[in-house]
This record gives sequence, structure tokens and C-alpha cells, in this order.
Amino acid sequence: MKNRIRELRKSAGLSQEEVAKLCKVSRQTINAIENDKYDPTLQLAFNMATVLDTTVDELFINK
Amino acid sequence: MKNRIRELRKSAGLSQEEVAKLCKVSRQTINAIENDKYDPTLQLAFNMATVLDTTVDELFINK
DNA sequence: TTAAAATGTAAAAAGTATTTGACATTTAAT
DNA sequence: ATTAAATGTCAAATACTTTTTACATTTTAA
Repeated sequence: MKNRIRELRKSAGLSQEEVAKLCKVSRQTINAIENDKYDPTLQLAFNMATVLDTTVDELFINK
Repeated sequence: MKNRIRELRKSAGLSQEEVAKLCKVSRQTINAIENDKYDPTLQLAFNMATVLDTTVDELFINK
């Protein structure tokens, strides 16, 4: 599963830590997901999409 | 997290077991998710959306 | 109304996500 | 060049998802 987190996060001018706080998870979690270490839970995927002003289907690329 | 699985599954004329096979998970997993026992992994959410001919954002209701 | 199919449920085990704390490396700004 | 901020990474612990096996209940259809 690929994603467009970095791209959209930078567009929004947010650091990994800021996204983490807004999503109420740790910075390491955001970092790991952004770098494809593992997939987020569905709930976190929705939270990230909301924070990055997009949808789950646009934020994550199912391949 | 609510979902529209039952609704879309019935529309597609599929049983839980058929959806399970198409998603390559157990019938019990589909049953549990459909009944809000827990959320699927993001990967499974995408697989279910594909099988039910919809999107993750339409299939699951983030509340 | 009986049989078959579908659905609901439970417990234990295995697999996966997340946290915390810590430290290293890279990037950005001064 | 130096500092601060941001990012990358690791290991151990905790929490959550999924599987398997098994059985009970409900629904569907003959």
C-alpha cells in the first residue's frame, strides 16, 4: 500500500509531529506509515485523511 | 465506525462467505466487521470496497 | 415443515499496529 | 559552521485484527 502522505502533508505545511498530534498518535506512527513500514488502522486512515483535507481513497493507493 | 456492508452486499447478491472468499479472509471476519465488532485493516477495507464495487469512503462511515 | 444455507458467536493462537523512550541522521535557518 | 527542528530507526510492551474450529440460531426454499 502506497500513500500520498508526504506530498499532502508538505502542501499543508505540517510536520510529522503536527500531523501526529492532530491525529492523536505518536510521531513514530506517522513516520512509519508515511514510509510504508505498515498500514494504519482504518480509523487512523480516516483521521489522517481528515487532517490532510482529503479522502482515504485519495490518500492511500491500493496496489 | 459504522458501515454499509450489509446493504451493498445484499444489493450485490452476495453472502458473507462469498465476500469472504473474494476478499481472501474468513467468513467470521466479514461477519464481525459487518456487525461492528471491530474495524478491518486498511487493506481489507480496500478489498471489501473493491468487491462491493464502491470506495472505502463510501463503505465506511467515520463517526 | 423439514433440510440446507446463511448468519451469529466464542475462545485460543497468530499476526499486525501503536506506543514509549531513546538515539542517530538529515534539513533548514542563522 | 553551528544550532535547532525535523526525520529516521530500534526494541520491548501493549492493543487490536484475523484465523481456526466448533457449535447455535435464523432464514430460505423445497
